[in-house]
Amino acid sequence: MSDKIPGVRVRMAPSPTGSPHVGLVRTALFNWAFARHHGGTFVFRIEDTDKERSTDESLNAIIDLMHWLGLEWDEGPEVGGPHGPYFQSQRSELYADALARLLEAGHAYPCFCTNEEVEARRKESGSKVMGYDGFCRNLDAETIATYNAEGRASVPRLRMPDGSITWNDLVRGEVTFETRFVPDYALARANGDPLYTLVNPVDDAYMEITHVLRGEDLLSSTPRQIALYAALRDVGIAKLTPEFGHLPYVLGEGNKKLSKRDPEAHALAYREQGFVPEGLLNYLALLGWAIAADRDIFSLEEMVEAFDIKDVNPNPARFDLKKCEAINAAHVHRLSVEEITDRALPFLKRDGVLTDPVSPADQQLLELAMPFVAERVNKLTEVGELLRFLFIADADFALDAADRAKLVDTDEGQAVIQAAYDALLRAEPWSAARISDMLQHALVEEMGLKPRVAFGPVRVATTGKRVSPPLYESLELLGRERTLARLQSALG
RNA sequence: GCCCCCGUCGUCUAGCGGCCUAGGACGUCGCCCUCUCACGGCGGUAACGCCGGUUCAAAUCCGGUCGGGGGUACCA
Repeated sequence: MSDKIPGVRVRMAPSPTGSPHVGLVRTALFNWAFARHHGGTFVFRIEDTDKERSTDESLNAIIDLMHWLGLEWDEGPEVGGPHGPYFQSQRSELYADALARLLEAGHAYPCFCTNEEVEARRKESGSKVMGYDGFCRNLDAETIATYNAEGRASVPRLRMPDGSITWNDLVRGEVTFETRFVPDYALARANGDPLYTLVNPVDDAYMEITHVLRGEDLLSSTPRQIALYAALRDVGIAKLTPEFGHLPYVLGEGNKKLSKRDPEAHALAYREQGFVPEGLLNYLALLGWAIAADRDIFSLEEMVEAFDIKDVNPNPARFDLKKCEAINAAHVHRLSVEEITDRALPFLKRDGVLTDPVSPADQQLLELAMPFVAERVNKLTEVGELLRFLFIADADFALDAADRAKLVDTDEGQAVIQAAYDALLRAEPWSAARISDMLQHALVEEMGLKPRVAFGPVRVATTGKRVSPPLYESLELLGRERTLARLQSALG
């Protein structure tokens, strides 16, 4: 296939404010997959111009997240690169220089209007177009000098061209804006601080970004950026105007964007909850993209191979936690038992199921037990829930209150447990097969109970819950002593 | 208000003029498997917003309409 575009350079440029959002992950994933598919470069840049809201904590969370996901970048924090620095806070001179050149060439001009003046003129004229009206567009040099001498504040505005601006959006096709609906906009604050409108394209220009894939919320600012690019090229800062592709929103409940208030929005929370990166990424890829008509489980490598930005669906997508969990489960089940064990270990320690470091005996027990739980967990955190009974100290072992009341503290439950105790006392050797024989004989054949009725009380008495790994194997691993002790203590 | 984007099952999607009495997945319902829970298997449920037009033929193309979203900042 020769669908490869040479020299692709894409980027993701998050602001380190707050906890990273799944929308950010989806955008990063699509950019990353696009770069990898075409053998291009994935740039990671930090937009920390907002000093008030940017935090190191957020920055570290984003970097940590990217590493966890395995979306490695070719240029950016930690790895550097030829177009650094990769933090906007360290690129101020570049913005000041760009601004000076734009002003010098007449692509931008100082505007002395206040919001109130603009608004008053708009009302008076009855214009339907909101925003700036271009009042200061053609001030002569003398007037500007006079205003400056008077100490009047001004902001630099980009002079929008006449006519219309059209681009071929990579996900939406041709989009056109009449520039009379796109006012001349501010490039910096009156105090000189550059604004996003300037900084983002300037960085993309210097970093020679060829394709900008970003959220559809930036769609309407694209004509302004394309106009800026033309100016930037004229003053020798930009070599090219990138192509744009606007990715659909990730929605939460209702029809609103998934907001920081929604618990599903926090990307790092998925790691805490035991999701695997393969699963989260696969699910997020499905929000707007499909690898094939009848398939939705795939690896990152397969996505890279198949990904084409033109196949991205422009519709907004609703985040569905249930499906996300199902996709994640499919990926967990693709892993080997050893792999699941390794990945579950940190959670077992975190949740107090295992000590840190793990004793050799516990390690061995864990390895013996994992085959019975690997296929029944959907998230890594569920391993601990299923295996806690094996590792818990005798003193801490307790039965689930509801399960106990229903299955153990009943006449039938007591009778079953007594019979199980008597039978297992004579189980020799202590193996799952032998345990099975003894319990079947004593409870099903002798007592005439249905299997599900017979084993429920035993399960609760020995594992503490109604839900556990397979009973015979669980008891074998638990050992004769502990099994009998637990049955004993469930009696009376 | 004005500008722009979007519109297929509850949800995510496949579909790019005939293969569609619209396919898959999640969910949901029923059944099977079964020592619990999962897994797995089988089956059911459910959608082209609406109206025109183009065409022998439209979910697919065009127009309109309705609905949803975004923008309209010295936020990003």
